Amino acid sequence: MRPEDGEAEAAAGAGLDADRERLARTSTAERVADILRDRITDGYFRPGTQLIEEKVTDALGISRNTLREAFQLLAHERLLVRRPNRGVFVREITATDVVDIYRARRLLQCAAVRTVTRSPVGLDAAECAVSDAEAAARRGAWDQVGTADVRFHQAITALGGSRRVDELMRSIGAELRLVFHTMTDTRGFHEPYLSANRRILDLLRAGDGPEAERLLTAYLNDAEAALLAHLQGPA
Amino acid sequence: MRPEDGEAEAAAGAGLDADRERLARTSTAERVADILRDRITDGYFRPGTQLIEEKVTDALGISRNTLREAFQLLAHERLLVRRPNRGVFVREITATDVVDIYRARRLLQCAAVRTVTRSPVGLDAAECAVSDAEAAARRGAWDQVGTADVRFHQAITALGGSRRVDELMRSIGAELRLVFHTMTDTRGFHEPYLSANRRILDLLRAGDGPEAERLLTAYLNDAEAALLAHLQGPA
DNA sequence: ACGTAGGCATTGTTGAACAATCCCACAAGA
DNA sequence: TCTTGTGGGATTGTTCAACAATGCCTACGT
Repeated sequence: MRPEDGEAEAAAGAGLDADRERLARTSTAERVADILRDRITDGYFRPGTQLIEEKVTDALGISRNTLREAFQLLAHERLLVRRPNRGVFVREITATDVVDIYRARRLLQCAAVRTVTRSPVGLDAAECAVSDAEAAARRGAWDQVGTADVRFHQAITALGGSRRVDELMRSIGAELRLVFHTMTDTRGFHEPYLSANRRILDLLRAGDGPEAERLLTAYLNDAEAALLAHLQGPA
Repeated sequence: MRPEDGEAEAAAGAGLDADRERLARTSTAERVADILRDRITDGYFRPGTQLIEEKVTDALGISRNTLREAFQLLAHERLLVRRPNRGVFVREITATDVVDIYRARRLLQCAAVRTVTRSPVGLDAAECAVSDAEAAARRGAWDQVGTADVRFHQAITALGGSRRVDELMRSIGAELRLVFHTMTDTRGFHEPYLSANRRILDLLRAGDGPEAERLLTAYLNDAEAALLAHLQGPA
């Protein structure tokens, strides 16, 4: 009955479902959100910074209403915080956030690892992320090591095979990058995990889920403790 | 330095952190979203219905911009779908959605169950939900049985202890209620799970995590199959 | 059956306006 | 010195009206 349901399979339009999203044009608010998201995740807007509506609308040449739609989008992604009648600020991650984030990661990532079988599939993205991290480390680009690390763990989570879970993990990854931007010694934080991630990947490829899970848990506990120490210290 | 950090503990304002949210007034857009969310989840707006901006603004006495903010909020919660230049519609859950949802539930809920110890805590909400479901069943209110079932499984997930995961599960629960509204034989669907949920709860209370997980997985597989059969059938 | 053209409804985006709220600095009082 | 009013200025919250852009539908011609 309805054109968008399942009738396409029968005719010549078979297998085009995956191309649907490429066809979707984005609204102005979404494009604005994309720009701001990039600026936040790459550290141009530091956590705590206020984004004043008038300034941004002038700089981007858009109307205030459109910008507010973009703000709301990013607030929903936890990259911005709206304080009513005071404005929007780049999110500042607290210690309780870190605790919750790592609790979520332990649940999500361990559950995902537990689904891998003897003949693991879909490890290409993880492999790519680990290689990128190692390459960035050789260049001394430790912030890029951080983003590659995030990508690696998103790839691990993706083994669970749920888009909804992946989306949550993507949001968590963005929050983590927010913390990274507040750190001074990025090398000291990221360097130990290069080999840890590589080992986890090898174990997964060998189909040794339980041991991979053990290493992953150790990594998560260690990283959580390091982040908490960082957040408690300079406060 | 900053007034909202930790200085309040010292003075007379100790222990007020928990009251912070009671003080937060909600914006108009959020309240509008609350209203629409209720109308959607209680089945007043059926899946597929278009929500026309002018009609809603007139009915609620708000401006178009504010309504569009509310729409965006609900679209982000997956209760509404925006089709560019065509309007917003109440979400219609498809078979692929159901598959993804149950994949996510298997990951989330099993991971949460696995965290319970010999002396389980925080089962009050689950107990309450099961009792409510049983009471609603005795009254023959099968739609309320459905919402209580959703609440039970949210309570299970909450054992994981992560706000972020809970939020995802809440969103999934709203999606499930959307499917329930498309069903005719709600009793036939929900009735078998009354005793299943009760048994899962008992096992959790006894601290028998592994057996609870086995039953939970069986429930999830069964419910998924039933929903898929329902969605494939009338199409 | 196919392509085209026009009309209509609806959404997308903008700009301006005004009210509500908050922050800050300064003054008054204990 | 510390606390408590009291403005003024800046910023956000919300509304309204207008116009452009888009998509759907129907009628028409081939």
